[in-house]
Order: sequence, then C-alpha cells, then structure tokens
Amino acid sequence: MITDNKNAVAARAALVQYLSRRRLRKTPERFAILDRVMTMDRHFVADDLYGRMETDGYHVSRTTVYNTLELLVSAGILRRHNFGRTKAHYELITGLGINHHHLVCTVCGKIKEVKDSRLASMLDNRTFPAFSPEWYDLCVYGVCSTCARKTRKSRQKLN
Amino acid sequence: MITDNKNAVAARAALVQYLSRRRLRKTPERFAILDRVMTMDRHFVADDLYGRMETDGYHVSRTTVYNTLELLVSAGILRRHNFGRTKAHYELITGLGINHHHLVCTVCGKIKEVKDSRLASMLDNRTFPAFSPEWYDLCVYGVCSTCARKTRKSRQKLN
DNA sequence: TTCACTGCAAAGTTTTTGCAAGGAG
DNA sequence: CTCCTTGCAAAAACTTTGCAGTGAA
Repeated sequence: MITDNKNAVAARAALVQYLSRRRLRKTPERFAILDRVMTMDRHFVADDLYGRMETDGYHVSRTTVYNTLELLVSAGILRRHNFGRTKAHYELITGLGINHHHLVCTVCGKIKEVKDSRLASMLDNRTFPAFSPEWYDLCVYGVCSTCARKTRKSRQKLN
Repeated sequence: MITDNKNAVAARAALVQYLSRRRLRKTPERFAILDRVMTMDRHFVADDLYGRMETDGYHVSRTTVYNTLELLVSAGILRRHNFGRTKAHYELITGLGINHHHLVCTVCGKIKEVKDSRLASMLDNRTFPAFSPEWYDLCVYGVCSTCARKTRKSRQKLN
C-alpha cells in the first residue's frame, strides 16, 4: 500500500502541533509509529502495528505502541473502535472518509464501510440534552453475503 | 428492581423454544441465570451477573455464566455491546426499548439512552447491498455535562 | 539539568479452553 | 445410555503498570 502523501503530511503536522501545545516530546519513536500508521489498512489492531514495526526492523516496545496509539487518538489522528469483539480497532481519520458507517458480519467478523450522507448529516446535526457529542459510531451487525451463502448450504431449518 | 413479569415470561418462553428446537438441554442453571438476567440493570457485564448469582446463593461457574450469556444472545434475548472499553456489556431486548441509541461519555464511561424514532425508522428501513442487517448499534461518544463541568474547572487552555 | 518517555518484564483483567464428572432426554 | 453441560483450574488474549535507565528540551 502506498502512503498518501497529503494525509501523511497533515497527520504529522497535527501530531507536531498536539505535542508542542502540551510540551510533550517529539521522540523518534512517535514519528516512526505515525509513519507506519499511515500505511496500515484502514482498520487495524495494536498488534498489527507492532508486527509492522518489527517487520520494518524498527523495534519499539508494545508499551510504546499502546501509548502512542492512545496519543494519536487524543490528537484526533486516529479513532478507536470496539467492534463486536474485545480487541480494539484503530482507524485513520482522513477527513474524507468521515461520514461512513460500518457493516460488521457477525459470522466472519469482516467489516465493510458504507456511506450515507443523508444519515450522516442527520447525525451530525443532532444535538442531545446535557451531552456534547464528539463523534459517533454506527455499526450495523448482520450477515454478509458470503457467509449467508455458506450458511444456507449447511443449515438445518432452525428458525 | 422488580422483575417485569410479562418480559420474564416472554423471555423464558423464547429460551425454551430456542433450546427445544435445537435439542439443547433445559438445565436448571440456564433458567436460574435467565431469572437473574431479568432483574439486572439495563446494562450489565458478565461479572455483574456472576456476582448476582453468588449473592443470591446460587453458585454457577464463570464458564457457565459466559456460556449462557452467549446462548441468550443467540436466542435473541440479550444483545451484546462493546462500548468504548474492553468489557462486553449485555442488554436485555425488551421489544419496547428497541429503538434507542447510546450516548457514551468518554471521560467517565457512563451510558445514557436516547430515543429518536425518526432516526430509528430511517435505520430500520435502510438496506445494504450484499448484506443482511440484523440489528444496529449507534453509539455517540462525547462528554456528559457532569464531566464537562469538572473539566472546565481544571483544564488548561490547550487547543 | 529535568522529567517525559521508553523498554522490559511482571501483573492485571476479561474470556476461553481442556478435561473429567454429572445429569437431561 | 448418550452426549450435552457443568465446574474447576489452567491458559489465552489483550492491555496496563512499575521501575530503572534514556534522551529531548
């Protein structure tokens, strides 16, 4: 996968700004991790990233991976999801892909993205009493067509 | 909290039907657990339920609690959520409360429910290519007014 | 120089698994 | 009598923590 240079530059700038404002340190590890984050698949888990760092021969500890992921979430560069299972998934906030939702297959766990601007604008404009929304996560759970096909073949007629 | 008898009866019937159809066993543990599930707060985690069983002096293993929760999810009696953190939350499907969404405070983790029938009907009627939706989970993440007040008092003017 | 950051290993937390004993059908 | 289910303990899976050493500002 090729890194999108425009996004990469923007993300790096966002991180620098975030760190500067709070007088946090611009360590090489943080930028090395950010570089790999920019080349990950749209959704990844902490250990995928750790693996990528190892593959690239840039060793950092798992602790640092976890710390930095949390930092990137705080900096508004990543979003953290908890889809149907326990492992946390991270997703890059690109600005372009903000208005999308997730279809999660309850059989195979695969995640598809869908866009629905009408729905998105409805959600964006929604306000709530005594609550300041920052972002939302709409997950539609169901069965993808691949799993539906497999199930049909082997299923008993049980409701 | 008083058990709602109508719901309890319906849930028990649903479980019996589910077990019968698949020739699974109607063990006392399963019904004992279902009874407690019906008296739990709207959202609970596996260990809350385990604790309740102990309190009531009806000992079952954690294994059985986990197995049975999964069973109840399959039977359509419970729904499993993974709100912002790793612990799985379970929620009773009452039939009445189906069209609600969740506001999750990213500071204190508290969860509020909101209803929005326009949004709900929009989601209920939405179809997706190559995907059969079963249910959806809309979580709005943000800051509740209580935490917003606390934060305002102690926050530096950062960003 | 200071103290935020890193790395390692150990601990923590929630959930799953292996296997023998038990009991529902 | 069959084999689904339970319970216990051990293991697994993911994440966090303690602490000493390092290095950014």
